[in-house]
Amino acid sequence: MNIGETARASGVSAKMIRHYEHIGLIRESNRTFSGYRQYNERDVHLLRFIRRARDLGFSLEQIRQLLSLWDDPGRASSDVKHLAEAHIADLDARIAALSEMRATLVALAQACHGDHRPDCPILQGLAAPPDS
Amino acid sequence: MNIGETARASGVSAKMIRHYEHIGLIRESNRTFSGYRQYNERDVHLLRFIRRARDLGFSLEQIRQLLSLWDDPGRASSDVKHLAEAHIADLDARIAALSEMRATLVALAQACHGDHRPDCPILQGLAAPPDS
DNA sequence: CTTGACCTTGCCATGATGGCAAGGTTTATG
DNA sequence: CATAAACCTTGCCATCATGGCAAGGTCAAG
Repeated sequence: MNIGETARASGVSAKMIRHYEHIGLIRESNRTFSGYRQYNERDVHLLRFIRRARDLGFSLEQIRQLLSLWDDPGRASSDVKHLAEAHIADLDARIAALSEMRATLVALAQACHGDHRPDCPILQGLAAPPDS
Repeated sequence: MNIGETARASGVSAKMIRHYEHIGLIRESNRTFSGYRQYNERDVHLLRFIRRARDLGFSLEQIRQLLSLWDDPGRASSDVKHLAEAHIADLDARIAALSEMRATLVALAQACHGDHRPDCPILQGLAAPPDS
């Protein structure tokens, strides 16, 4: 299987497959005589794993750890759970930060009448120190 | 006022002040004879504006637009409100995406007993197509 | 006059991804 | 067979906002 078909089958772009190989996230693939990368179903499976972990917001470095646990038959599930929980905490922090921005911005936008007049509490709010 | 003091007063790093000048977000400052950048209170005020807008998650390009509205005495407040509401929608989308990741991950983590056993639903969930 | 704190420019790095270019290969079609 | 289309290769540049480092100039205090 060439890289294009592998990309379509796994949902990971050909560009990214090469990149993951380059940074050592996946092994170097076999090549045809003319240098084309060759993949099989196992590779597609692995790339799908990576793809899903990315979709859940794991970084490539975290995925590197997940993969080593995936490969390790003697892993403890607590190791995986720790990684997952740390990532949940990270997501929580990011959600909280965005929610706070949102709340501030909504408050400013509500105070703004939003018509043709130049007077605008949003700009004033940005110009003055936040009260909170 | 030199750039270091300006940075402390505005909360924008000296590095970033230079960068904002470089990309044309702020005007080139006056220089002393020996080439040191000089700033005044108005500059600090402007940089604080930028800083607060960054804290609310606006991109530098969005801030560029906000600044041109800030500078324009004849602006319509609706213009500002549109920018703000577009950004709120953007924040909403990001919060929703992160929340979805979080929910999926929490479900997987709850199913994981998290002990010494190698059996782990988190890795299985990543390896298999998501049911939803 | 030396030392330390400050300033200058410029290049490199981050993280994950896309784009483009120049060139080689394979496959299908006329 | 010749050619075109679709594929592959490597490599460099760009994103976005920010930090770091290096080599060198400046200034103020001791």
